[in-house]
Amino acid sequence: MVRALASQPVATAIVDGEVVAATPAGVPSFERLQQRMNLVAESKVEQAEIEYPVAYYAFDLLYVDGVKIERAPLWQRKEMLCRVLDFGEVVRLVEPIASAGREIFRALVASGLEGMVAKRRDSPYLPGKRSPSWLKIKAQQTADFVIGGFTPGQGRRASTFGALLLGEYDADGKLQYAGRVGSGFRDAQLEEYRALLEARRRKRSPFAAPVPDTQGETYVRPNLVAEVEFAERTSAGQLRAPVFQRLRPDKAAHEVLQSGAEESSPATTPAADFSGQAVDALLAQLDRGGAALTLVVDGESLPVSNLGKEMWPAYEDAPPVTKRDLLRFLIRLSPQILSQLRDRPLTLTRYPNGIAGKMFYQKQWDQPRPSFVETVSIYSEENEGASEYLLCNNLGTLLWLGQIADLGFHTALARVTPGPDAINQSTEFAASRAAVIDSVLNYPDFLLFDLDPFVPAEGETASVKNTLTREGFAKSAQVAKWLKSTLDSIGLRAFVKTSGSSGLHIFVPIVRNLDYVAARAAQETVAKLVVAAHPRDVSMDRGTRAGKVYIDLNQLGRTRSLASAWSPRAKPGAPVSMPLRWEEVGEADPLAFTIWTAEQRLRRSGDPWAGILEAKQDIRALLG
DNA sequence: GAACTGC
DNA sequence: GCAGTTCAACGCCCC
DNA sequence: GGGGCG
Ligand SMILES: [Mn+2]
Ligand SMILES: [Mn+2]
Repeated sequence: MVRALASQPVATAIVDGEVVAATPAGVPSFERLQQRMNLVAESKVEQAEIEYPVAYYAFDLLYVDGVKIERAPLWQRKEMLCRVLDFGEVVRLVEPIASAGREIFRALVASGLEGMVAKRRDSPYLPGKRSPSWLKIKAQQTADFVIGGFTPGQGRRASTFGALLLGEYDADGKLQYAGRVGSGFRDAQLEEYRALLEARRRKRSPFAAPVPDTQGETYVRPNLVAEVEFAERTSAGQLRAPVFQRLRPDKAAHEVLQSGAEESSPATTPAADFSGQAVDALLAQLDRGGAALTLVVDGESLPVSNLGKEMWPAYEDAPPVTKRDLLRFLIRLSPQILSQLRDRPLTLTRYPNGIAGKMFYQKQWDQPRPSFVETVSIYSEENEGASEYLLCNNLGTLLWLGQIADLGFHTALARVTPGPDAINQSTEFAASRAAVIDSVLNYPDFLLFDLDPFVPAEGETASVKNTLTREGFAKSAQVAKWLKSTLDSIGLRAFVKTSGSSGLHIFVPIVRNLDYVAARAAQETVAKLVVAAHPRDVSMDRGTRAGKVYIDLNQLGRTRSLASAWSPRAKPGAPVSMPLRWEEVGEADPLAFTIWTAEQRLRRSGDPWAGILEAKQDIRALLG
């Protein structure tokens, strides 16, 4: 190899590349390379050269004959690299592949390769730096393993366990050690599994050979099966980057045989978004320290930065919410949030410097974006043409929104997709204003009653404001109940959530056969009944609202948007717009629903808004 | 927060 | 290279 | 009708 490089037709050049050793099957292996690099004696190297043929794969050129070119765009550096070096058996060129990234990735995973590096065509060379322009995309694997024991935990986990010792049965029916897994467990799981392990505890190791690199381990009867995700198996029988997914009570231990690993899909599937496994794996990634890191979400890379930045300052008893805290919240609540955002054009409320800093709204996104972020092309009056609007249809996008400091998720009340309740409208939005008017985007899924109590004066202390908020909320709750009984009396089912401060949002899911104008007229009819019954407490007119609750019908419009259920709000204390059961209206404290408490609330009370889109009602029939 | 624009 | 700019779209109020 | 505010 040294000979091949020395005979190049160039005086001086700095080339970046990798020495690669092919296995007999032709699949490059990082491990074989390391073996080869550990050989130092010259004779051994020569012998190895024959046994393990190696090649130098050049992929970048930084310097050639006195000229630094590291700032030139990648495609130019590649072009020069081609011209500068002679390529042959030993020195090879890493050929760029300009398109079809997903197809290539699938093919490479299928052939057992580790992953690939995606680079922007126009990116400069950044030595040793993580860059959003260069993304390492890994193939993830999952497999089932028999649990043969556990290691003691440290610190907070001293009372449970550190890692599970994993094994697989070989052809002789012997349990062979296959590595360990210590991350991906929720606190509750640690306790639960420790109890399961305790019940199976035994003196003798179930493994055929001693377990390497452990001390103080406890062995168990090998009849529990765990599903584990990992990046790679090393030949020493370890797993690289293993993350626990779940127990497999449905699988018998004797079914766990060696070399049964299955590839997971790199694509974003709804199943992956909504599985607890994806959630646990991501939380484990985020728990690695540092102000910046690259998350792997469903096989795609997402760089995140400024993880320690306070997006919400400390408020009353609650600690500040950092960007890392926000991302954790988004991961944990992702099934709820995503179900509310799906297929609805977004309005971002962005606070790059936290809620105290300058904010801006953003709807159109004509900039570069991660490949998993979906957009839809919609005609915009302002632009006199189509622009790209963002959709949040997967976990990666949700976390990306967190990264770009979108602290409140506002959506349209109409979706971009048709359905059994909207079969005649088009899904063509780009051509003209008229096209949008004729499309599903002009047909909302809900009537929306936005109840805004009159809350006097700004500039008070936090505790005075909280009192005023609670008083305002009590009035909203009263009006909400009156509104509900009115809706009940005409046979309409409604859903209610807190707005995130003192107001309430009441949604009535409807069949999409009324456009925004007709829907607004329908809810005006209902609202007038409530105002007529309680004129001293309710108003539909901003001017005469002092001391009353204002029913704001303006929020239902084609170009309007509203904070979604389960969305955080960019207000002090990091409140969350929380779905309520009707029995809770009047009792609930809206300030108690925050980024810190939302998950516990979900686990305890469930999601009162789950299935809201399956509760649609045909009010056109009702209106006659 | 990130891309683009203009000096 | 670095500073500055941009990032919705309403109703409402006031001039 | 336009500018500023939220
Ligand atoms: Mn409101
Ligand atoms: Mn309002």
